[in-house]
Amino acid sequence: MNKPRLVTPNFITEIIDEDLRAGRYSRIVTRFPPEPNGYAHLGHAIASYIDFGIAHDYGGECRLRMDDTNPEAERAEYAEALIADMGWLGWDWGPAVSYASNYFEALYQMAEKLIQKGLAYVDSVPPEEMARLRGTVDKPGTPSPYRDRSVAENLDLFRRMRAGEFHNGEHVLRAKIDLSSPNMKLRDPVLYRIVHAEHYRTGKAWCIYPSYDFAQATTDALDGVTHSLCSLEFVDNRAIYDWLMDHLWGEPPLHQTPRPHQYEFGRRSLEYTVVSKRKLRKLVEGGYVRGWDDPRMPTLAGQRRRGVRPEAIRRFAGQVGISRTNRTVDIALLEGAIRDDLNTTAPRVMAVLRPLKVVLTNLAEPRTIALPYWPQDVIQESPDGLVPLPDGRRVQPAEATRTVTLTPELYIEQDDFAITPPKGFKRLTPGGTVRLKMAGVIRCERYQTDGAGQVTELLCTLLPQEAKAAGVIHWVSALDAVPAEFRLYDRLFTVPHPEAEAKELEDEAETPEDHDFLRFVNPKSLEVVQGYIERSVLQDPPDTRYQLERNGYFWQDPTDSKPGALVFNRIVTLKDNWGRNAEQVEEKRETVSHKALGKKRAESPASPQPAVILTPDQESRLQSLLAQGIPQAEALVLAREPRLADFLLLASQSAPISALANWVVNDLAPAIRTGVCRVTPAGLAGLVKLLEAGEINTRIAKDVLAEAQESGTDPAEIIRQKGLRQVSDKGALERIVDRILAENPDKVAAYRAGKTGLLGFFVGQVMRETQGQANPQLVQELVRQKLG
RNA sequence: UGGGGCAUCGUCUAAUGGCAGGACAACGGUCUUUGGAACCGUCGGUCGUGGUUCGAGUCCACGUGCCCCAGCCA
Repeated sequence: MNKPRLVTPNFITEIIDEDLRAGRYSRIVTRFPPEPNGYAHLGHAIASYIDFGIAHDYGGECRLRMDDTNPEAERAEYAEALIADMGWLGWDWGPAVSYASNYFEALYQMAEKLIQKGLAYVDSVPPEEMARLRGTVDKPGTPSPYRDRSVAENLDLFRRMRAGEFHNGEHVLRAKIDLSSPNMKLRDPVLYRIVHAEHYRTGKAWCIYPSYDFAQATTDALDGVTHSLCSLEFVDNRAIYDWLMDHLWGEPPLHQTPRPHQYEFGRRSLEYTVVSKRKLRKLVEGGYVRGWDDPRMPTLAGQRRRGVRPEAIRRFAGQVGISRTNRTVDIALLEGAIRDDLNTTAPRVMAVLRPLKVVLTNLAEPRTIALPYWPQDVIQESPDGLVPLPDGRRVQPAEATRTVTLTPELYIEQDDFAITPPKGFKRLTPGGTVRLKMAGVIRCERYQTDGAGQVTELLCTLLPQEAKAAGVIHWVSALDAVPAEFRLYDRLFTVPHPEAEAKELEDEAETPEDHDFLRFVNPKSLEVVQGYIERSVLQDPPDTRYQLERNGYFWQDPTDSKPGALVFNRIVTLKDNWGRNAEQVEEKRETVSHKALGKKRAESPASPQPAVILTPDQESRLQSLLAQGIPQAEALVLAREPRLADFLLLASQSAPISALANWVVNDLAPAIRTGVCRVTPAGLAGLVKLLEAGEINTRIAKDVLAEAQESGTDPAEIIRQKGLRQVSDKGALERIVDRILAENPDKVAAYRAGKTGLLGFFVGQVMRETQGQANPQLVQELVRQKLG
C-alpha cells in the first residue's frame, strides 16, 4: 500500500481488514465480471473502480472476467469494446482476461458432481409449468414430478443434454434446495439450460450453458477470488452462492483456491441520464443521439469521444464513494471532476463561437503577439515549475506561448456586446471600453445593424496602453483565424430523474413501460455553431484538449474533424455565475428532487398515532404486566412475545420484575427470539441486583452483558473476576474531572460559549479514564458544576 | 401480498453509545488581463413516534417511504 489509496474506507474494506487480521486470506482477489452484451457506461466505470480500486489498495489482484454464459445475447464485438474501455480507464488485470466460457468443462464437471451428491436434478416440465410450480411470493412452490429422479437417470439425462439430444427448453438442470423457501431464489434455481446457439468464443462446442448463479460462484472460485463484490439486487442470490460453495468448495477442482464470499454494494446512477441497456438502445435506435459513442451518451465510448479523460472518470468514481444504498449522484460531481482534471492539463487558446465583426479603425498594421498558454495561477501551482505544451513537452513557462495576430478586422462573441447592457455587464457597450485579452483596450465608437435590427459590425478604436477597462474578452483575427464547427453538448434529459418521472407517468397513464422517459429528452442537448479558432491549433496534435477561454473545454471530434473542416466538441462548460445562470436558478427551484417527492408523500397522510392491535390474549397479558409495574413500552412488547415474557418471569424469581423488563426487551430480545441467548434468566437477575444496589452502573452492566452473551459466563462472575464496581467517590472523580478540563481548555471555552453538546465529550473522557466505572450521573453533575 | 435490502445537509459520504464532520453544489467575499482557477467565509442534515441510557444518528419497539426477488436474463 505504498501508492495512495483509491477507495475511501468503507464497509467492505472493514470486512477485508478483519479477514486479513484473522488470517482468513493472505491476499485479496476481486473481480469485475461484465456481460459482453452491450457497451460499458459510467455505472460500469464506478463498479470497476470499486473492484479494481480495492484490489489495488490491498496490493491484490482484480480479474477482468467476461461473464459470457448466454450465447444469444453476447458478441465478440462487445467483449472487445469492454476490454478496450477497461484498458482506457487504466485498470490492470494481469496477463489475461478471464472468460466464464474458458471454464465450461470444469463447470460441467461440477454440475455432474452435484447430481452425484443428489443435490441437482434434471427437470422436464415446460417453462410455464415451472413458473407455476415455483409458487408466488406468498405461496410456496410445489415439487415438479421429476424432482425425485434417481442419480443415474439424472446423470444420463444431463449427459444427453450435453450431447445435444434435446431441443431448447426440453430439460433443465436444477439445484435441489427448497421449494417452499420464502427466498424465491432458493426455490430450486436453474443451473443449466439447453441453448442451441453459437457462442462467440466456444462456437458449437456446447448446447447447454450454465446460469448466472452457477457460473458466478464457480468461476469466482476458479479465478481465486476472495471477495466477490456485486450490486445490491443480488443480495437474495447470495444464498445460492453460499449453498454452491458449501457443496463444491474444498474438493477438486476447488480444493486449492480460497473460498470466495459475496458482498453487495449500492448501485449509482447519475442525474440527467439513464444507463439501462434497453433505454440506451432506444436512444440510439430512435435517433435521439447519433450512436453509441455520441458524446451525450453515458457510455464510456461516448464520454471518450466527448473528450473526457479517464483520469476524470476515476476522480469522479472515487468521489462518489460506496455504501449499501442505491443512490443517484449529482451531475455537478462529474462535471466538477472533468473541470478539475482539465484545468491543469488543457492549454488555453481563443476561439469565437458566435462571431461579431469588429473593425479597429485606427490600427494601420497587423501586430504579432506572443500569448502564454497558461494563466499565472496554473504556472504557480505547477509542482516542477514547468508547464506542458499542446504536444505534451514540459517547458519553462516563458516558452509556453504561441503567436496570434491582431489585425484591423476581428471577431468577438456576439454576447460580448450589448446595446442595452443588463446591470453588472462588464463587456462592450456603445461608447464603452473593454480589454481584448492581451491586446489592449478598445472603445466602441459606432455599430451597424441590418434590417432586422441585428448588430452586424462594430467600429472601434484601439486606446493607448494606459487605458482602463472593467472587463476582458477574447477575440480572434478575422484574417488569421480558421473557421471551425463547434458542437455544444448539454444534458441529455431535461429532468434529473427521467426514469423515476417516467415511471410515475406510466403508473398513472398505463402507457407502455420504458417509453415515457423519451419525452424528457432535452431537445437542446446538442447545439451546433460555426465560428473561428486561432490558427495556432493547426500545429498541435489533433487530440489536444484546450480550454477555449471563457467558452469551456474542447477538443477535436476524433471522427468528424478533418484538416480542412475542423469540428470541436465541447467537453464541459466553464462554471458560470453570469448570463444564463439566472434562468437556471429558477429552474432548479422548481425541480423538486425525487427524494423530496417521496418525503412529501410520506408526511401528507396526516399520520395518525399508530394504534397497536392486540389479540384478547395479548391484551390480558398486557394488563397483568402493567399491573406488576412494568412500563408501557416494555409491557407492549412482552405481551406480544411470550418467549420474552417467559424469560422475564423466570428472572423475576430473584430480582424485581420492573427493573428487569427493560433489560429483557432492549438488550436481550434479539438473542432470546432467535434462541441464541447465552445469558440465563438467573444470570440477568444477578446482574440487575448488583445494579439496583448501586454496586455497578448501567455502563458496566451493558458491557458485561455483551461479554456474557459472547462467552457464556455468568455476568456476576465476570464482575467478580474483573473486579468491576462503580466509582462514586466524589473526591476521586473530582480530581479526574479537573484534569480533563485542564487538558482541554479550548473545549472548556467552547462549552462556556454555548456549545453544550460538549458535556457528552467531557463525561465520555472521564468514563474512558475509569474504564467505564465512574458513576456517570455524578460525573455529569461535577462537570456541570465546574463549567458553571 | 411472503422474503430481503435501505433511510444522515440540495447531492455523495463520515461519525462503531460521548463534539453530527468532509466533499460537491449554492450563497457571500478576496484575488484575477478567463464572470475560469485559487483562497477565505456563510448557509444547510440524522424519515416519524415512543422507549432504554447520565448521554442515542448509533440500541429496542411501532410506524412511514424507497429499492430488489415469482426468466431456462445477468
